[in-house]
Amino acid sequence: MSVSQEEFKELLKKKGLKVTNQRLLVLEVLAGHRDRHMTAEDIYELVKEDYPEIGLATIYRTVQLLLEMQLVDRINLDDGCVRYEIGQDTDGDMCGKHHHHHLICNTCGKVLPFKDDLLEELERHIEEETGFHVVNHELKFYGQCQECREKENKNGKHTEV
Amino acid sequence: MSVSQEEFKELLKKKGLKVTNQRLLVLEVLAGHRDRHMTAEDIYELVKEDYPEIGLATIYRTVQLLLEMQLVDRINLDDGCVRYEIGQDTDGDMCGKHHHHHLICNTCGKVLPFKDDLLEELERHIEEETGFHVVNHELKFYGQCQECREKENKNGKHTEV
DNA sequence: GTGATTGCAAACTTTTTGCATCCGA
DNA sequence: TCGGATGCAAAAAGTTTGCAATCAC
Repeated sequence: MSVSQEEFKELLKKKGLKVTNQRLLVLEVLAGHRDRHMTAEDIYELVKEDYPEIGLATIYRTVQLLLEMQLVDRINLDDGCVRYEIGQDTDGDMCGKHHHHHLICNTCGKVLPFKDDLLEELERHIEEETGFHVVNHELKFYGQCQECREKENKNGKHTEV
Repeated sequence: MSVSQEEFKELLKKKGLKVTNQRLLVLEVLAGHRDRHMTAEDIYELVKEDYPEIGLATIYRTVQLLLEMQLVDRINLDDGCVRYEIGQDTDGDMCGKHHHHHLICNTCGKVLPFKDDLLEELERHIEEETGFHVVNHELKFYGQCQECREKENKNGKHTEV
């Protein structure tokens, strides 16, 4: 469940920041759509349902705040806008790392999540070899999803690449 | 050496596209700076030295073309603009895959390349498990480079995270 | 009450597009 | 010659910023 609303309020107070309706709603919307990768505009539209007077700038400012507090992750699917998703493992002592990659279909644009911890080995390897201390990573795979492959095969098109 | 200018000309002709000075120069600039990750603006400034009348739109159009021809890779360092680099392994039969990741220092912003083929195993695993056929990947590690870690240690600041 | 937060509009940045002109084949 | 390519300027799209009004504490 990552962060509860109560924990979020505590975190804000601890930082000397104010607990506002807008902030609670943005977190709530993100928590309520953890399966989706939401753009600022997406969040804006959803928060507006409960709080029509909110401004888009507030969404940007709040999301920035949530990023700094390590409560959300930021992903860029190269479709022109940055997306946010609530941390999958914000509880525990995992230092904000997310072990969850994205499979992006070149054909239909669908984004599938994929869980894997293999990268930890690679991170150790990097630290040994280069002295670079890895805190986080972002891994995207581009290709073609099963559905699109089947559709193409059905249409007689030979699978290329 | 990825693609030679002659090979590029051939590829253009094969696609029914025209060989223009602008296209040659953009490729030349990218080939001459394979150590850097260049933005469209970077390329623009450099091409202008040889060809002052070029327009920024042409850079964008050419880079798009080079991407489609799989001659350059595109990376997004989340600093507001997309960057391009000439393929490291465009020769051979590697289908455009690049086995070259980026280590991005959160402290100084430096970007270090890191070569590794470990991901092939993971790609096989994904295909088996999800049916998603991986064609390409982009992997970024965020953290702190050796230099910045040393600097912080020297200043007595304890390394956190 | 006071300073942080917000909403609005304007500004900014990067990238794309329309169109007349130009140029390679 | 002719259609693709270019340069320019305008448009588009996403995000940030300045500022007065508002709200949490």
